[in-house]
Amino acid sequence: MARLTGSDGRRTMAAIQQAALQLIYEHGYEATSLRLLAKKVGLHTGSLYNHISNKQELLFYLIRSHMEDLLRSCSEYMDAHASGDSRADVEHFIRFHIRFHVDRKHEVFISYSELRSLDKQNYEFITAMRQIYENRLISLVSAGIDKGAFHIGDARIVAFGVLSMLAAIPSWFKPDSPLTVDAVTEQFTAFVLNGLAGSTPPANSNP
Amino acid sequence: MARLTGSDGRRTMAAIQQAALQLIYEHGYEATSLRLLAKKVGLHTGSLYNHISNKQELLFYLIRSHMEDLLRSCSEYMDAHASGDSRADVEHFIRFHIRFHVDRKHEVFISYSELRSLDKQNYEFITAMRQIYENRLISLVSAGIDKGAFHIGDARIVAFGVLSMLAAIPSWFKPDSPLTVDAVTEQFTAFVLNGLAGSTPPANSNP
Amino acid sequence: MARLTGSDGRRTMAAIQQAALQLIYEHGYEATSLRLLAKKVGLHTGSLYNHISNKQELLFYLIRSHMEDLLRSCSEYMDAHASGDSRADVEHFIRFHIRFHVDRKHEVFISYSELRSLDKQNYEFITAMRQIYENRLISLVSAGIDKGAFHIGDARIVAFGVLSMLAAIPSWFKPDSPLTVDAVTEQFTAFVLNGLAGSTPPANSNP
Amino acid sequence: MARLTGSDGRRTMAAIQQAALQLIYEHGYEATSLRLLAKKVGLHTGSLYNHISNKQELLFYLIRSHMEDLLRSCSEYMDAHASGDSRADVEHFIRFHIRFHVDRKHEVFISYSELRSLDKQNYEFITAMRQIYENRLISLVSAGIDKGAFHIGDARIVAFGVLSMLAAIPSWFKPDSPLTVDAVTEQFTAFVLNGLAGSTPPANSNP
DNA sequence: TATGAATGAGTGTTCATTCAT
DNA sequence: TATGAATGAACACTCATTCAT
Repeated sequence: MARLTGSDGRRTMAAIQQAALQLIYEHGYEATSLRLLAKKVGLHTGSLYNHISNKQELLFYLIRSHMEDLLRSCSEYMDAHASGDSRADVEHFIRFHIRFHVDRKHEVFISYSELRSLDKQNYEFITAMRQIYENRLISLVSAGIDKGAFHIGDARIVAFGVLSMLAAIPSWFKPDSPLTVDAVTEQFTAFVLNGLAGSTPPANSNP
Repeated sequence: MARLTGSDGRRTMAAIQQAALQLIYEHGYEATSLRLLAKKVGLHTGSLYNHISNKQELLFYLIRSHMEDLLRSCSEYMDAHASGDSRADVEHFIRFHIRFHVDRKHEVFISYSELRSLDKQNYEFITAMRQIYENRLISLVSAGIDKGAFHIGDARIVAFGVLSMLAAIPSWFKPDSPLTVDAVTEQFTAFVLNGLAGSTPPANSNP
Repeated sequence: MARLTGSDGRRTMAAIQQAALQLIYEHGYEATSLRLLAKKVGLHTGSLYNHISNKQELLFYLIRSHMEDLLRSCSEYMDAHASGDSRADVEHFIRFHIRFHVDRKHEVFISYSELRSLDKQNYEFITAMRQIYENRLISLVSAGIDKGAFHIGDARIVAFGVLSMLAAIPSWFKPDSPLTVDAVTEQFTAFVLNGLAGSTPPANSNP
Repeated sequence: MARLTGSDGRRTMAAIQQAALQLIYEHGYEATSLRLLAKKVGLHTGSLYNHISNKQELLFYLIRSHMEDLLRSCSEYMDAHASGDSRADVEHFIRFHIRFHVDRKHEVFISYSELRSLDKQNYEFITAMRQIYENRLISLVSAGIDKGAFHIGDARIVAFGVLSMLAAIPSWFKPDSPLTVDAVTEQFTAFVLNGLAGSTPPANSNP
C-alpha cells in the first residue's frame, strides 16, 4: 500500500513534467499558468505544490534534466564511436545530435527559448552545461584544423554556426514528412564536412 | 511651434517602440508589463493607449515593421548586386543578411522568438513575410543546383540550415569583440559556399 | 460668421443631447462612455468639454429638460381641458400622459431608471419635479373621492398604481404594432375609470 | 469540524449574494465594483473568484435564482388556491404577487432594472422566464373575458398594466409606514377587479 | 496527498477629465 | 472650438503561493 502511494506520487510527478513540457512549449513559460497545468494533470492548483516547490524550480528541473540527459548520452555515443579521424568525429557528432534532438522537440525548444525565464543562478548553471556540449564540437573542429583536415579560419565561429543549424532542425523538421531523419542527417553531414574542408575561397566582392 | 505637437506625439511613439524592443528582448513579451514600459518611457500606464491600441498590436507592429524593413532592404540590395553567378548571388545574400541583422539584435530576436506570442491572424501574416525572405535563398540555391554550381540534395533543407546559422549570429556576436563583422562574414561565406559546392560525400557509416 | 459659429455650436450641443439620450437608453449612464458619445457625434473626447461641463451635468440636463417639458406641457393640456368632472379630468390626464410619453421613449426611460445615477442634490431636484407631476393625479383622484365620483380607499396608493401602469407603457408599446396609441389609451382609460369608480368589493379570501 | 470547511464556502457564497443584491440595488450593476463587493464581504477582490466565475455570471445567478423562486412559488400558490372563478383567481394572483414581492425589494428591482446589463444569451433566458409569469396573468384575464366575467378589450394590454402596477409596489411601499401590506393588497385587488369588470365605457373625447 | 478557500500583488485596459496648442 | 496627448484613479480579472482541513 505504502509503496503504491509512492508509486502514484511518482506517476503524478511524471504527468506534471510531461504536461509542463507541452504547455511551456506551446505557450511559453510566462504564459503557462499553474492553474492550466494542474487542470491538465487532473489536480487542483494547490495540490501541485505537493510535487513541485514552485514554478521556477519546475522549469529549472525540466531544463536541467534535459541537459543532463544530453551530456550523458553525448558522452556515451562519442566514446563508443571514438576515432582518430576528425571528419568521422564531426560526422558522429552531427549524427548523434540530430538523432537525440529530433524526438525531443519540446525539451529542445524549451531548453533554448526559456533560458531567459530562469533566474540568475539557474541560468548560469544551465549555460555552463550548454558550454560543455558546445565545447565538444569546438574541440573536434579545432583538432581538425590542427591536423590539417579542416581549412577554416575560426573554429568557434564555424562551430557556433553548425550548432545553430543543428539546433533549429526540430523547429522545421516534420516527422511525418516524406523526408526521413536519415536523409536530413546525410544532407547536413555532407554540407558541414564540405564547409569545414574548405577548398574554395570566397569571391572577394566589395559590398 | 504648432508643429511640435504632432512632433511630440511621434517622438513619444518612437520612444515607446524603442523601449518595447529592449524590454521584450530582455524579458519576453509575456513578462513585459505595460506598466514597466510606460515607466521606461516616462508615461502613465494609461497614456500608452494614446499611441498603441493594445499590447498585441504593439508586438505585431514591431515585428511587422522589422519584416517590412528586411524585405525592402533585401530587394534593394539584391537588385543592386544582381549577377548571373549563383555563387556570387549566395555570397551577396549572406553579406546582406549579416550586415542587416548584426545591428538589429533586438528586432531580430523578437521577430523569431515572439512569433508564438502573436495571435493567429498576426502570426500567419508574419509567417508569410518570412517565407518570402526564405524563398529568396531557397531560389538562389535551387538555381545553383540547376546550373551545376552546387552539388547538394535538397535545396530547402540546406537553405533552412544556412538561414538558421545566419539568424543565430546576433545572439552570439559581440560588436565589441576583436572579431569584426567582416571577418564573420568571410568565414560564413566561405563555409557556406564550400558546403554548397559539395565535393565530398559523407562517409556512409551505419550508426 | 460669429453667428454661424454659435449656430454650429448649438447644433453640436443638440447632437450631443440626442446621442446621449440614445446611448444612455441603450447602455445605461454608467456604461455609456464619453469616448463613445464623442465618437457618435464626430468629436474627439476632449472636445465634448467645450459643450458640457461634465458627465453628471449632462445627465442632469437631459432629465431636467424632460421634466420641465413634461410639467409645462401637462399644465397647458390640463388647463386647456379643465372641467369640473373628476372622471373627465382623470381621463384627460391619462390621455395627456400617454400622448406625451409614447414618442419620448428614451427620455422617459432615462428619467426613471437613471435617477439613481444623479448625485444627491440633482436627485432631490428631479424628485421634487416628479412629485409635482404625481400630485396632479393624486389631487384629481382625491377630489373625485370627495365628490363621490370615485370609491376607493386611498388616493395615493391607487394613484401610484395608475402612474406605474402608465409609466411602463413606453417599455412594451411598439409604435409599429397593429395596436394604435388611441386603442391603448381607450383601454387604459376605461380600466382606470372603472377601477376608480369602485363598485365591487374584493372577495375577502383568507390567503 | 471537517464539515465546517464546506460550510464556510457556502456561507461565504451566501454573503456574496446578499451583499451583491444590496450593492447592485443601491448603485446599479455597472457602478458596483467587485472591489466594493469584496470589501463588504470581508474578502480580497481576487478571492471572490473562488466563488463566482465573473461579474456577469453573478448578476445572472442573482436574477435567475429570483425568477426560479418566483415561478416555483407562484405555481405552488396558484395550484393550492385554484378555483373555477376568474375573479377569485385574479385576486389570488394579486395577493400572491404582493406577498411575494414586498419583502424581496432588492431582488425585484434588480430583476427588472438590470435586465439590460445581462448579455444577450442570459437576457433571453430571463426574458423567457418572465414571460411564463406574465402569461399566467394574461391567461387568467383571457379566461375571464371568455367566461364573461371581465369586460375589457385586450387581455394582454390590461395584464401588462396590472403587472406594471404590481411590480412597482416595492419601489414606493415602506414596510414601516402605517399602511399595511394587507391594506395595499385590498386596495389593489378591488381596483383591478373593478377595472376588469368594466361597466363604464370611456367618454370618447377627441383630444 | 488532495482539497478549497484565501492572499496580495499583479495584469491589460478603460475611465472622466484637463490642458497646451 | 477642436485636437491630441496626458493624467491618475479605477476596472474586472489572473497569478503564484499558502494553509487549515
